[in-house]
Amino acid sequence: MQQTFKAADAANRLLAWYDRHHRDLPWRVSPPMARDGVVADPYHVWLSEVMLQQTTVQAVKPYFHRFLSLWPKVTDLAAADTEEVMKAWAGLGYYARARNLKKCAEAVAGNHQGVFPDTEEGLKALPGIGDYTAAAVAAIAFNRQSAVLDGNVERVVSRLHAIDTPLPTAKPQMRALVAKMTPADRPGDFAQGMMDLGATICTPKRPACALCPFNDICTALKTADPETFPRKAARKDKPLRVGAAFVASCPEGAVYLRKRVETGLLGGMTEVPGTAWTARIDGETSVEAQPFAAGWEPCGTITHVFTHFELRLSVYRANVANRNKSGNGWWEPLASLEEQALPTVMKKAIAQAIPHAFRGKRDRTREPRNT
DNA sequence: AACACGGGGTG
DNA sequence: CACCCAGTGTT
Repeated sequence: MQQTFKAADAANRLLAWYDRHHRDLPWRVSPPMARDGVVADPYHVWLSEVMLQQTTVQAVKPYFHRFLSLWPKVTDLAAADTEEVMKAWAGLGYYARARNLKKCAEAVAGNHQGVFPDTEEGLKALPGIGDYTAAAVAAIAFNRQSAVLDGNVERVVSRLHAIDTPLPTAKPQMRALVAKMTPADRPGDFAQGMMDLGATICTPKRPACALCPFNDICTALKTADPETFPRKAARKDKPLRVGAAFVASCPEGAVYLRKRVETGLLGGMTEVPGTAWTARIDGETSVEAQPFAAGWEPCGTITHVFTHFELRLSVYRANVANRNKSGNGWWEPLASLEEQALPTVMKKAIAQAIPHAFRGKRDRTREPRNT
């Protein structure tokens, strides 16, 4: 495909748009300061970028503040108890990110004197930092002219150039186009501007092309339907898995919990006892899997959708007079349930058995997604 | 290159 | 409610 505009002009136009329409986010330095060469704290940038992997700004904000309040410096996070980090991450998903976050903090504290590497290459060598995050931190925190390519930017450039090659094959081509556009001056603001544009204007559905700074040079808008970009390979359908979960409570108002193995799905997180999650229920699996003998009674099912399968859990509940000591679990008071490292599916199971277990839901305010 | 890995947004 | 979104690590 051929270039129909000057990359440098496009960069200037994008920066001008960002100056007027950028969002104020807790981990950002505002454009006026950025123009004076001020850069954000690398620890803040890194923490926010890891949290923002596959996750919306709205979901990240409270977690970001909580982490900084608990661990103000990367060395604090390095010294933290991993279990406390998992608790603070609970609900954010993709829990390997939290394990790698901790490992990365330890590496920075232990091997780099508590100072983040200031190059893309140095950053990418750290746990949990891949192509995107290395480029983003290098550009935003260190003013490096790195080509930052996330899902938002992929959408913007694929439309700008009407790239017909599907993802992920087209990724190197897209990265080259972004590299060509990225300015030496304010590369971090350019990256954040491109991501903001993708998040607020060049959206997956019904993009607001009339408001876009590129609407006169966008090939997709001129020659095709922007909404059909980026092209991507057809995704496979999700299989259904089923299982059972056992929620035991006692008169003192506590629930029996245990810890999942460190690796794999929901690794290292807390759970209520249950069966394995299989394609279908075989025979008396549910009865055999009860963590201890009790008057288990069915109390409905819950459904939870993971990345690559859908889970239907039959929930059983029982009230036990004397706390069972068998197994490696523990009895957690209802009052402190919220502070546990409970993934959402486990909160659903507990809420199904004990409707009042979690009070006070998060408030939902509207805000554009992702940076 | 394909898969494993959560949770939340949109229409 | 059905569908869409999307970085890193592993294999």
